[in-house]
Parts: sequence; structure tokens; C-alpha cells
Amino acid sequence: MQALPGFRDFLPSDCAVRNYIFAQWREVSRRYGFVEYDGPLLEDLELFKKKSGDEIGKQLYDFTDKGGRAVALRPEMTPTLARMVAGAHRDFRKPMKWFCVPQMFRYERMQRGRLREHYQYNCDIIGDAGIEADVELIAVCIDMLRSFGFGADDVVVRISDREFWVEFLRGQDLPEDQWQQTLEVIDKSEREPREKTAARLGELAEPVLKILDGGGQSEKLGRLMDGLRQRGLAEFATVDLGIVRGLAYYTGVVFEAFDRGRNLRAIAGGGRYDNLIAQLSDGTASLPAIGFAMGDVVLGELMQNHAGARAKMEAAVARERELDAYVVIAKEERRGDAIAVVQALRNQHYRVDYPLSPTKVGRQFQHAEQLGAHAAVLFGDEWPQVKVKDLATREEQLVPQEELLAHLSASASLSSRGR
RNA sequence: GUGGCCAUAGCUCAAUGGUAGAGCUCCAGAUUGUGAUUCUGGCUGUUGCGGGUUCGAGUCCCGUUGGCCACCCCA
Repeated sequence: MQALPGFRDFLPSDCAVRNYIFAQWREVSRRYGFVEYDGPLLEDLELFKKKSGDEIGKQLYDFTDKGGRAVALRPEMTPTLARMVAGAHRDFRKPMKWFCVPQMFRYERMQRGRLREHYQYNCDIIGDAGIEADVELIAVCIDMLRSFGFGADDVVVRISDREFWVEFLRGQDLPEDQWQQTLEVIDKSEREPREKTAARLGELAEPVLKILDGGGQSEKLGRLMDGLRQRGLAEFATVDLGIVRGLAYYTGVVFEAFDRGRNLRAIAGGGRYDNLIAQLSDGTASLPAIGFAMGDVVLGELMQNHAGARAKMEAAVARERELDAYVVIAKEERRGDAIAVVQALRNQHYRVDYPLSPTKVGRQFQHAEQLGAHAAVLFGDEWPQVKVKDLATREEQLVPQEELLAHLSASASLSSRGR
């Protein structure tokens, strides 16, 4: 038996990495004043179909439950968020700055950076239509990447504006029902030969390609970049009108983060969706909103490929699994005394482990080492004194057992945790 | 949904159609109570699964499942 295709087991080492990513997501979010929420893993199938159209329907992880309801594992957070906000927004002053760390599902063939399940950080500002909200949200995105150890040479956030294109199309004598299709061609233009794009665009080819080559001017995006410059984050961002994003519900600024080497798919992406909440709530609530998402799979791959980010992650993981002390039971007749001390230390919030069964002393030290213990506390012939060994310096010291707590709390490497 | 490559010990991988191996990990030892390195010994396989060809298949053929990669699409 193994995990279902596209689903992951998290062995302790994998779980440690995941926890690091989550901790970083939460830490940076709080730094920007965002609060965490969550919603159901399973939703009414209609919630997702209502908004996203048929293409997403093919990739939905859906089934009929025992009550005969058509349900789906959430493929994205935004519909749930919109539903929650529509119902509860009166209880919160605006703007609402919310984030969450949900697991998402899709039923689709797996490939690099894409499984059937992943964790995807979501971050949204609801109830503020201004450009400053756009800047704030993109700043979180950039700072998030920076917090993982990536610099402006490693990643870039490419920023665009759907409104720019809508204005353009309005001036082009093109029926409105063809706008979405044209946006999709623009979205794909980077990934296919220029001739093909031109052919698909038809009469619009010349002006559109000119804009994609840098011929577009957007006053709004200029102000957005100014905002990032004020924050010292502009070097992480660039205006790129070729970014459109696939989802139909975006209304204004859209952006995607990539590794500069362009080795992986987008690391993060988002945009403004000012009409979605009204649409999903049938008009009972109408709030402008902007949000972005960042998945753990691509981010994890990028971290593994980046020496600095990997070192930072590994250091954090090592710090998290540190043990303050490993109690070595050198003489079994001291086991009872040793366990009493183990518990006393744990009561003081130290992280302590010891051998559950009689074990050779050498092996106990080996375990202490493998578990990342700072100190070994040896119970044996010295009783009622114990021998405290600093596992890094290998220095040993005899300490009366009643002074052990004081001794440990005086030790610089341990004093941070115990209380 | 389409196409290409792959599947051998817990892990990484060897083995011209002729008795399935190595390294690492793990376990046990190297005289009494000290971590690393080293040394010795030991465990581990229906060669993913099911058929077929052959005197004989890990190896060749077909199917199937799973994995990797690209396409499609992208939350």
C-alpha cells in the first residue's frame, strides 16, 4: 500500500520542512497585520462551478456524498473566502486583511511542481479598492519571498493590469464577448511562437504585440511601482503587460512571481477581483478585493535549488528539533531518580528525552547526538551528583542533582526555553 | 485527455538471455560508564503486477499499475 497518486506522505523530515514554510507564511502575514481564517475542505460543487467555468470543472476532485449532495474538495480558496465574507463582513471593519494556509485539491495528471494536493498560502485584502491596497498586498508577496532567503536576483514579481487591456479592447472595435478569448491569447503569448500568437490575434496582432514589446503605458502601474519603490521593494518587481492570468474573475491589477532563471512555473500569483464577492453572494454583499496565493510545492523546489534559502530552511529545521538535554542512565538502579528529574525538567518546559529501556552508555550518547541534544545528563555512580556534559564542547561537570535546574538555566544555550 | 522515458534490498544503484550483487542505512560486537572515524559480523529481495517467447527471462515481447518528464490547462 502506498499513498494515492499525487498525494504525499510527510515523514518527520518532510513535516519539518512543511512546518518551516507554514511558520514563515504566518510570521510574515502577521508582520503585515493579517489575521488567519479557514473554511471547509469540502464545499458544494456549485460554489466552484459558479465562478470558474468548465475548464476547472474537469480538474475538480468531486464526488457525490452519502446524502446525495454533489460536493468537491476545494481547488482554491477564493470562492470560500467570498462566501464567508459575503455572510460575515458586517462583523469586521474594513479593510479586512485575512490569510490562510489551506490544503487544496485537483484531479489531474501529475507533473513537476503540480500534485493532486498541495498547501497554498492565501492572502487577501477585502474592502479597499485603492492602489495602496494593491501595493500593500504585492509587498507581502515580495517580503514573503524575501523571508525565505530569495533576493531580487533570484525572483521577480511581474505586474500587469487587466483594466489596461480592457480599455485597450474597448477602443478596438472588438465585440465584448471576445475579450476574454483575446486575454487568453495574450496570457499564452509568452509560451508560444510569435507567429501563432499573431495569427490568433488577427487584426489586433500589431497593436497588441507592440504593447507586449514594451509599448504600453499605464499610469496606474506607474503609481504602483512608485509605492513599491517607497518601500524599497521595487527591485523585486517589474511591469509586464504580458501577464493576464487564466481566471476570468480578475478585474484589475494582476501579478505573478517567478524565479529569475525561469526554471519553474509561477511561484505565486494573484490579482484584484472587485466583482466576485457580489457575484457569488448574488448581490447581498459587494466588496472590492485583491489577493494572491503561493503553493508549497513550487516554493519547496525553489528552496532546494537555492543554496541560501536551503541553508536558512535547514538551520530553522535544526533549531526546531533541538533537544535541551538527553538523560543518560548509566546505572539502571538510578532509573527512578533519572525519570523524576526528566519530568521535573519537562515541567519547566525543557525538552528532554531518555532511553525507555536499558541501553549501553555509548549508544545513549549516540542517541543524544542524533536527537540534537545540547547536553547529556548522566545518572550513575556519582549520585546524588549528576554529570552534565556539553555535547558541543565535550566538557563535563559534576553537579549536585538539586542544583541541576539552576545549572541548566544558567547555561546560555538552554536559558531561552526553560522557565 | 495525448506522447516519451523508467520500475532490482529500507535508500542510491549494478548484473552479455545462464546460480541476483555493491555502497549507505539498520542491528550486534571490537574487556568495566562517553558521541566521530575505523574494523568485524549479521538482516533484508515472489527483480512493481499478470501473461507470453525460450532448455533457461531482472534482461526479449504484450498487457497492467505506479513513477518521472513534456503537451493540454493552471487555482
